[in-house]
Amino acid sequence: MATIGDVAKAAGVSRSTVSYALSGKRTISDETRERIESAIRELGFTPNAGARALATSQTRVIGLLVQFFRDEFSPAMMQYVLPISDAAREAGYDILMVTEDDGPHALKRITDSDMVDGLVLLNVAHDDPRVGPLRSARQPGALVGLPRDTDGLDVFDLDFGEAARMLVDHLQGLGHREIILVSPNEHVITRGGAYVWRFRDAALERAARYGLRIYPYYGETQQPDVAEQWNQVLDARPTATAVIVHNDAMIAGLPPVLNARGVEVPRDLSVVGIFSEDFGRLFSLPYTAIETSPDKLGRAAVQALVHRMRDGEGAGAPVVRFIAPELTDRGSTSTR
Amino acid sequence: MATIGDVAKAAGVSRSTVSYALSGKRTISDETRERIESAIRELGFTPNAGARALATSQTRVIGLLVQFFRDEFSPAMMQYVLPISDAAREAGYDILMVTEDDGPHALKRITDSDMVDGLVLLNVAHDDPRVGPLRSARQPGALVGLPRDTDGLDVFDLDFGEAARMLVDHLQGLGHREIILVSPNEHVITRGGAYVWRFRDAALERAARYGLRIYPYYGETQQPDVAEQWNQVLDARPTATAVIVHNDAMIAGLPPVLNARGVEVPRDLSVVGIFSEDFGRLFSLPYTAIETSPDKLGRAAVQALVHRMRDGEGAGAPVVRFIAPELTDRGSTSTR
DNA sequence: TTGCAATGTCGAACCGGTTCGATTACCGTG
DNA sequence: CACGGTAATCGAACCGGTTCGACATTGCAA
Repeated sequence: MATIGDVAKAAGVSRSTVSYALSGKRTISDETRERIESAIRELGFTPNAGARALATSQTRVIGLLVQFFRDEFSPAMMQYVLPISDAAREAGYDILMVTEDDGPHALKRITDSDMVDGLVLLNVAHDDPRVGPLRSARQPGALVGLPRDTDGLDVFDLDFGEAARMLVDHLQGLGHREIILVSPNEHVITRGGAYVWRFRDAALERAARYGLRIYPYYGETQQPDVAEQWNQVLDARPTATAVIVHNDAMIAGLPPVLNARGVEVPRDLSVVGIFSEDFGRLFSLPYTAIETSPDKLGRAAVQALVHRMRDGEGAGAPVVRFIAPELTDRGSTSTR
Repeated sequence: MATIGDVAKAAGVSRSTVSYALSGKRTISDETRERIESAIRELGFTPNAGARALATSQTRVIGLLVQFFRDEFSPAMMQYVLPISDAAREAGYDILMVTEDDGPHALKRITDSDMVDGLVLLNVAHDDPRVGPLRSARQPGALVGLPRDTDGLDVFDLDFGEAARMLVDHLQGLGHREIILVSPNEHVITRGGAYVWRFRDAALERAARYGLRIYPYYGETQQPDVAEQWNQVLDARPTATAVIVHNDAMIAGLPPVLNARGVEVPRDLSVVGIFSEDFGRLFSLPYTAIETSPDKLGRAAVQALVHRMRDGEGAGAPVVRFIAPELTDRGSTSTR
């Protein structure tokens, strides 16, 4: 491969002149610049990333730490990964994707060796072990998901509390008095997925305030358990007139169950959920729902990170941003 | 961050001695090694990746080129990405994941700048525009998916022809004479997904040899089109006694359709498919099927690539490996 | 006519590792 | 006691970029 020295020789100038022609940090005469450019074209020169990183202390790479848990639908993570990758590329960064089980260790490895200029942490748990190492890393980071202590961190998450209140309000306004609430699997809460109880607690509290009766459950994550659980729950709560579903597997598995039981939505039962638009389209879910907007979250995290990588300490105070839930009415609720 | 020079100073030795203590390429006295190691621990030294890459011309990073097409279920790609990432890490490599639309351009960018030691191309099409740039790259690559010209490349794919023959043979052996065949969406074939016609042609040819009647269709990729198409197809072919489904969306959407029509499997209809084990478990598909084994393919590609990166030209002749289809009998077929 | 600033280019140092050849000390051997 | 061999370490060069300070040339104003 051609080096900057080869280009310099071919153009009859010094290495530094080629560098300045490339970066534009000093003025170069038009004639010299043209000689350099044609030499670059002829030799097919592309700067060596390692050498550049060494000289500038910048890699133009973002580390993406993905974390998978048992009983989560792992392909769904792609909904976050793709927008993040796209947004990073638009800002001139590549993505080093790390899926190691030992997240803190992986984080330390890539930051200590200066492989990346910054980090995005996905699926952040309440007591996420990656947050400590992130704080002591040289590189800035942005989180998707809410940790217990957000001090000094840029954090992005959906406002799950507000989402729950919106759904309860919606059903209350229609006159529903008994509601079934299905949360993610219990495994998710034990490993510290705070969004589970942020949503659940807010729903329970709001329902209590209205004097509504609400029946909370933790849902299954796989067929055929999903269908079986739905039948059990619906049998156990024959007087409930609405369900709120915060669980991808449970809501994807709902239509055939209702179909088999002869339950018509919204005539016999009002159904609301919380899931991403893409997910809903894939499974053709005809339910009124809050969008989880993984694309917005991913892009926001990258933007904040890029800002912070560019401006360093001058990038201003850290931001904890809860993106506002949006309700899409697909007509799956009715008055009672 | 501490450099190797800081460590050397703290341990009272030269930089090269520290380097040799780290790599073990020359003998170092126990006493000196211990001084160096404790200096490393105290200073928290980790070698700088850029400097090391510059000195050794090795990045210990694998580029993963992911390609998404309209009308493919993109999260499904995660089934390939995860095993590849895991296998790479086990071999000591990190993954630079590139999802750029312009694949050839991205490939050229990361290879010319020496950001990676090797490449894995996912979802390779018959006339994949990335294969040319890959051939002229310095770094070796491994493909998942079969291109027209495999010369000089390590290629891994499922043996779709054999898979189709196994399924036709299976149905023929049970006495079926009229079979519906559902392929992936037509968009996939137009952009050059060779596995579509490799499977389809083999099935048609095998059926013709047995004198079976086979009705081929290209399937939809989203609800509610999927359900609608199933109803149309089943209405149009009332005498068919079996279906072969090579389309994730269509087979995931099949159970509710059959349920609604009162069709019982395998009493009224024999069903076979081709999909990954994970996919089948997620949707609880009770169908006899060929495994597409994305994990095996991904890991095989990484293994071959690692071998070639280590041994360079001495790694032997390129390999085109079709992994053997395995049929899992879930009891969704019966004699006719 | 001299002085000064702006323009364009060069050489050298530096980023943080690895590796080659040379050097020193010490050992056993003839 | 000189000699060769081995173990342990050092210094310098190198990988391929970037950047700082210096320098030569030119144009313009005083």
